[in-house]
Amino acid sequence: MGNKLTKRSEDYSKWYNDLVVNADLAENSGVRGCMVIKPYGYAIWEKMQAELDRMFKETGHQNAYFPLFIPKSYFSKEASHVDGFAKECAVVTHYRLKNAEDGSGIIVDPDAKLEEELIVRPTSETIIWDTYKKWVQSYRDLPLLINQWANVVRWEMRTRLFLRTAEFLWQEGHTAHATKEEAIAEAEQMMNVYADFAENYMAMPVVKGVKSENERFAGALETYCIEAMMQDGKALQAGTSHFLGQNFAKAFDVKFTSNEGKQEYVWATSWGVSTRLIGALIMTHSDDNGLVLPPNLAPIQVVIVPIHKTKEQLDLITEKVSIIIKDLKLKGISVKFDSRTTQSPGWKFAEYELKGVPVRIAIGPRDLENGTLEIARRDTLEKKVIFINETVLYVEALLKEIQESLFLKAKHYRDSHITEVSTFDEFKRVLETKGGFVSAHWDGSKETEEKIKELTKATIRCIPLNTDIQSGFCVYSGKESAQKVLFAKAY
RNA sequence: CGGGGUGUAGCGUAGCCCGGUCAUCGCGCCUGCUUUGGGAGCAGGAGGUCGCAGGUUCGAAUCCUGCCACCCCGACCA
Repeated sequence: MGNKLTKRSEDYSKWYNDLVVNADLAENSGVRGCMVIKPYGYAIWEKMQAELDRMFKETGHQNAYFPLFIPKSYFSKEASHVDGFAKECAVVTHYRLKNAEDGSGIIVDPDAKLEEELIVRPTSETIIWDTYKKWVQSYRDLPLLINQWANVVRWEMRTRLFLRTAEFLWQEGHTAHATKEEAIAEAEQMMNVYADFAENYMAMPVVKGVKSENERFAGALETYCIEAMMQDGKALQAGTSHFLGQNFAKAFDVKFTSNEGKQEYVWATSWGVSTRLIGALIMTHSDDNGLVLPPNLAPIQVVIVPIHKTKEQLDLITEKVSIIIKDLKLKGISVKFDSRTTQSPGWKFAEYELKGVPVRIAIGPRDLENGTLEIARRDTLEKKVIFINETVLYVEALLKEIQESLFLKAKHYRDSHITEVSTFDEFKRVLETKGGFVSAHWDGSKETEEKIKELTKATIRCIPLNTDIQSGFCVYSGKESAQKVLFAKAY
């Protein structure tokens, strides 16, 4: 058949694109660097949104919405921020079209030029801080803990489906605090929320850490991040949480009166994850047979495929199965009964494997006689025949086991791709032959970081937190180093 | 934005060098019969502005120019 997948390890992105297209997740829309997220792909995003949103609310945040368009003048108020984004902004210059006088079609009406151009948000710090200025007067108004679900546009020179698209969906949290300590605690908390989500829902192990100054968000004093390792040995930044200090408060003049009656600038954080996580999910677990989705995020957790020759058989199966479906749903398990007669059972088996449905149940005449059914798990492709009355308990346990097993498999892969090196030759060799994270001492200087990047294309993914900190000597310069950091080639 | 490549039916493709019954093949789609426990078989059928716009020519998928999009490499990338 034409759509059997083949993994091409040298050309991972080709494999990935095939997979996404075949798996009904996305297709090229004909617009530069944009994506169409197909219903099944969007369903995964909705599951992600639901869990993240719950976690944000449990940590005291509220949702709000701010404008898509940002006046150019707002954007330029924070110097390093504008430096970081200026090169990738879409700009609105006009507000009207008209018919060309020579009848050649629709043109931009030159009379409708905007006095001040509008930037299509690449991120919303500026417009949000301009708003916060009006909302904050007293320490009693703080903290301000707000999240927004939105789309943003970054006109990247080079795009890549899901990982770096011109427009993408994300959430961005923007908080304001009375003290530095509270803001730092918030930024750290959100990094932990992201790590929790990545590991417990996406079954994707991540390294928590901070970015080097070079890799830091434009306008941040500290960038906390979670870094994941894809199956091809490349690192992927899965989420970031920034401690912004008072940079934006000063740029937008957001001051409050403290309980001592003094005027002070607020302390800020921002944090975000995007549809890039869908890409991360695919690239972490998928195999040659298609997607593999962790049960906690799978839009369909269980699919039931009837096997029958006659209408009578199907009716019998449907009757048996309806009880199972009801019981599974009572347990909060999402289940699809695919009783279409337009496709053969074999076709359905292959289809749901491609879609990554964690558990498949097949039930046919043979099972009706024996009071059994067949259960197959997507991650290992193992099949087992069980008695019908065991189904609900078995499936419930199996979903948990698959979730856990996917995480452990990914973690084993990730851990086996963290290599400690002490010489630069070793550093280069590991990157070339094995890939993955390279853990090495770094002298902390921008010059060394840039030189290593130039020589190896590897960047500092993060300075890991919560590790045994041991001093040593920089793998490149030989100078003293406070601790090892993680290098990798990244998406 | 630089270098390389690609664009032909819903998808994947042949043809392009050397212009002329060349619009090819597979999957998918539709109809009928037989099938249905791992992507069914046979027979018949529908579907194409050959990326777009110009140009050369008696004649262009094919040659030339410009543009657009996508892929890879680089620069860039909170």
